[in-house]
Amino acid sequence: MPPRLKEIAARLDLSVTTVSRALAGYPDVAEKTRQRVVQAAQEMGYVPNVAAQRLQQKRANAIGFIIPTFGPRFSDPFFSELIAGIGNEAGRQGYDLLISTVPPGEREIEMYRQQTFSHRVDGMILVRTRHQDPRIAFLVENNFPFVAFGGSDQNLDFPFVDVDGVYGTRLAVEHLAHLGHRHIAYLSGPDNLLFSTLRRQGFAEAMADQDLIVEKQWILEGDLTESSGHALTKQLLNGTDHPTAVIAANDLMAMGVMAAAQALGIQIGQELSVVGFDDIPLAAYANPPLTTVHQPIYRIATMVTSMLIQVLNGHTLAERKKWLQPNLVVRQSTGPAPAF
Amino acid sequence: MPPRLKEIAARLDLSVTTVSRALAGYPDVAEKTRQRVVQAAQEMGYVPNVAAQRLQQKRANAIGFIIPTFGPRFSDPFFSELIAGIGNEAGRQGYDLLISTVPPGEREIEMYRQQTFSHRVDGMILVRTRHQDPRIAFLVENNFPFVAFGGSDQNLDFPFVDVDGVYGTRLAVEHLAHLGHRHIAYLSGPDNLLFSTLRRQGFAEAMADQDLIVEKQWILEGDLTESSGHALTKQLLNGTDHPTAVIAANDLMAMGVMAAAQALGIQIGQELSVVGFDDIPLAAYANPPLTTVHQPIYRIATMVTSMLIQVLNGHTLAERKKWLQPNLVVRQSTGPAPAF
DNA sequence: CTTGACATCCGAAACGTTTTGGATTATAAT
DNA sequence: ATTATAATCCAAAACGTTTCGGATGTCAAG
Repeated sequence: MPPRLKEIAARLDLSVTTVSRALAGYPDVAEKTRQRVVQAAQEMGYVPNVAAQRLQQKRANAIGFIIPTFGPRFSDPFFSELIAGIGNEAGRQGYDLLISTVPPGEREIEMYRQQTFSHRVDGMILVRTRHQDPRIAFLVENNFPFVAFGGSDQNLDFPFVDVDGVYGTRLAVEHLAHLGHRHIAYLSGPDNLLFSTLRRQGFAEAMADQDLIVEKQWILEGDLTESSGHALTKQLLNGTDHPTAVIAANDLMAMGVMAAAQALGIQIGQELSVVGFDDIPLAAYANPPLTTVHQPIYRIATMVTSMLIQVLNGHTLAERKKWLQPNLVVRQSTGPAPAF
Repeated sequence: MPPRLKEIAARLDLSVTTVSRALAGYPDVAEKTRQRVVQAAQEMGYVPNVAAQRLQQKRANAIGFIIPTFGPRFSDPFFSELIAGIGNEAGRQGYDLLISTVPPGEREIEMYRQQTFSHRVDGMILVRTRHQDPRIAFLVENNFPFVAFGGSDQNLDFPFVDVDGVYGTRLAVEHLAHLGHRHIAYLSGPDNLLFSTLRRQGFAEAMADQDLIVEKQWILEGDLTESSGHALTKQLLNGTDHPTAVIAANDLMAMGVMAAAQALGIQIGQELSVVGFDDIPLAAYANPPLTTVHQPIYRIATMVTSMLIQVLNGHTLAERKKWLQPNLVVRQSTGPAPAF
């Protein structure tokens, strides 16, 4: 229905070549004809066929983002923020964003093969990097452009942005220690995620520095969902010996912790202090508002995207590895340790 | 880097035509050669170039979803659920999902023109339909396949799924009325959204049926964010005369209501009852857990997507207009009206 | 031996764009 | 008047796939 270059050319009695070059702004077409072409294209409502462009130019002008989803649905605000950031930045720079979801595992690398080898996208964004991440190995091996949110323990060189999770968790521990807490539990994320182990390591280090003892049974592993935080907390508060504070590896689990404790009649901020990690928008509206380690997810998403686009445009990055320092946002979910 | 049909053909001493037809499963290629081709393609890691396929077949095998975002970031879990549902269903049926964001307004229709006329996508998903929605007008006019989440007040025939917002809000009012509430405030969404006015209409009707008076100054319009719910609530609780219950047009605003009231020391569920709409995953983990009208966003997203794909495959839909009945999930944010 | 019917394969065109390597014309320099 | 130079245009090839309309060979029936 919309016209093709051929139609415009016919109408103006020009060749397809000239119309194409006129629209692309080449200097070898007369200014007067260029204006005629632009005007006609405008009037006729010309929109280029991207399939043809892509075939010819061998680039898709699109970036891919494969969400590593566990279970069919993901409702983690972490991902919304990411998609918003990536989508806005990509759109601003004229790139399409192609979204897919695939659970980690067998079919995952096949999905990456599809997206990359089919020339659907020119580059990819990777998030939630894992230990010995097969996705990173694949992309580096095939020399496919990508930028990650999260570093790697592989000895591979690739661009990424990451937040210092060791330091962030240390802030949480120090905050609680200053409030007099000595019995602190830690709800970790899945062990295969790189940031999980870093944050847990930060916890261990900071506890040692504060001369606090970490109790083995107070370190539990969840899956980053509210329900997991909820379930683990019931388990945690089951025995006679309670921690007075809980640090969760992300806000969603922290919300689960608060809900579970409150269901048991425990006052958050007085009887039990809770700290999260992420500072998702809802953290400020939780009850009580959640003390948490802030990382600028939206901004990281735009950073990662614009880095990728720089790479795609053939530029070299000034900084290939960016580490951001998080900061602690103190709200009302933490308070002085209860006296015994 | 990956091989093209030409390479496979050369290796097997066949024509490109035969290789193509073999892989596509045409019956006019011998079973034995078909197997040779499939095997070679497998070994050589063949992945078709989608740009070429799209150009030739005049279809993109992709669907588009343009998020009508207000402000640069959207962190509404409503959209995450939608993206998850659309993405999973599209992926399952072999379709790509192309995501863009554009604020309602001038540039919006231009974006739709781009997506549709450029053959980037074969069909579109529309959400948050508006009064006299220009997007619907554009798509219908250009005869472009789409399915909407939300009906229309235009006299246009197009397929959609919607949730009966009048009925849903009625449930909320009746629930509060049974609890003895007589002074109920309503926080609406933007007036140009179709569901906003329907829900507000449901509120008005139900209030009348219950012989309750709606106070003009207790009907406020927000923008569906927590912060808007927060701000409006401070305004609402400012005067000497308070409502005993608030119904919000969505959960996010309801969360803002609770946070604002609690900051004033008001007990939610006792002194003030709050009802939301959506039943986002966090509603159950709010404090107190939020009473809300449940609509199955994820399932609607998959329904809408599979309807669109049916249309794209040339099938006619059994039901072009599906209305779903929501139900009320009672949690602890509502309770008996306080005595005077 | 001829004919027809199948089974199997393939050349060439087409999709819509960009790019390459001229071709043509006008202009300026000699 | 001739030649070099610049300005402007365009035909054809190419990107990788699918499809159309045969071409070729085989085999059974007549």
